[in-house]
Amino acid sequence: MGKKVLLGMSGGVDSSVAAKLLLDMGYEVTGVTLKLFSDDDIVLCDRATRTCCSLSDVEDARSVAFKLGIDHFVFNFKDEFKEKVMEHFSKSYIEGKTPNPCIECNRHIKFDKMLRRAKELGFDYIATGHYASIKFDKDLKRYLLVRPNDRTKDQTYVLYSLTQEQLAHTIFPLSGLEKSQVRKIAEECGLVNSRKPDSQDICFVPDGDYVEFIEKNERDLPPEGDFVDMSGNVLGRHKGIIHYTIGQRRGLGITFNKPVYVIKKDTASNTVVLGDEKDLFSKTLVAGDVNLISVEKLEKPMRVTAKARYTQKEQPATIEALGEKILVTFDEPQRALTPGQAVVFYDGDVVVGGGTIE
RNA sequence: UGGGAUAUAGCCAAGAGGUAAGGCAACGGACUUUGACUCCGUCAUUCCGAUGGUUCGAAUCCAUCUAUCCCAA
Repeated sequence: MGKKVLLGMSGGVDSSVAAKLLLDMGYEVTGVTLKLFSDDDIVLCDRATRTCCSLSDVEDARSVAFKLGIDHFVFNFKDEFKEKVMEHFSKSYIEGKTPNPCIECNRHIKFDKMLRRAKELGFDYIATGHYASIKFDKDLKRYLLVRPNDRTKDQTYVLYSLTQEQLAHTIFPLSGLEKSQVRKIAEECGLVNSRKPDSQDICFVPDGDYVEFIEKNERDLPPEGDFVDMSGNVLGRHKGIIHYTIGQRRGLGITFNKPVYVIKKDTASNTVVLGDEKDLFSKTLVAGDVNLISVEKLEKPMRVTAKARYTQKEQPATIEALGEKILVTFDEPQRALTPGQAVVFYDGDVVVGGGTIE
């Protein structure tokens, strides 16, 4: 009898195919769909079909589980999700940062809460439909998080927070597949969601209007304030600091003869600093919330490539310990390094670790 | 109530007799399991402040008016 795996099933095509692959590998598979919020917690709209956790998504997951002959559970993680992801999201914006909720969800919900529950229920592993790979290095005696075959779908960036314990009990069945192959397998198995669009946007903000979400869920929102230039001259009024993120160009509601970008958000003076694109570049950053994977700790400065945002190409950099934090120095100045976003370090295809930009 | 200058889309702006460039903004789309960035597309045919005139033809020439700015008072 195979090892028991609890597979997180979002209702999308990736995790559905993951179920099929796990069965083929000989695991005893049970699917679980996480209930992360109620419909009235979020702003419903037509585009809700492009998220991952709506009612119809649960039905899709259940349908796939039935088709493949596996058990299917639903775990209610609403409270934890609200606290660790939704509230963290709103508070970060209010503090002038730009959070990445997917990373917090992985850190606290999928690979923490869900894994704990799986262990309690006697499962050996959890699995998800992420595009990433886990390898055990006998020499280092460490589990490594490695980029998947399909580089275009690489999701290691949002998984940098995984610990050795978590990696030891996690399987990513899609690690060797291209997205097109995944869809093909789904098609061949006759899964209902084989042509379902890839999800996008924040799952709890299906219409993409994250400002409306924050305004609906938080009191004491930062008020309007001044747009200022690099020298402090007032240029106009902004709608409140949560409306902007560093590097932003559109939607400022202010006009010049040239494009202007958000350079900085200053919560103390409640101002938003605008400037030229060249003003956005800088070479260094400090990362907190550090998690290291391929090494126990940073004894000395290390050469890596680093990504400071999800879709960015890795850039050469040097990292060094700074107490509990890490100082990152890029070889070349980087555009719009943004507090709240994650920076992830790579050694080739291996994730060294990562942290939150401060 | 002397002199000078300017009036082109939401903003900036090209145009100097032949039938309205471009940039910014805005809007739409693509990309993206975060926010941005980026890319593509649309955006003056009650017409170039208003009214007349010259001309085959004017945003471009002329006249008058209106508004704004500057220098003198």
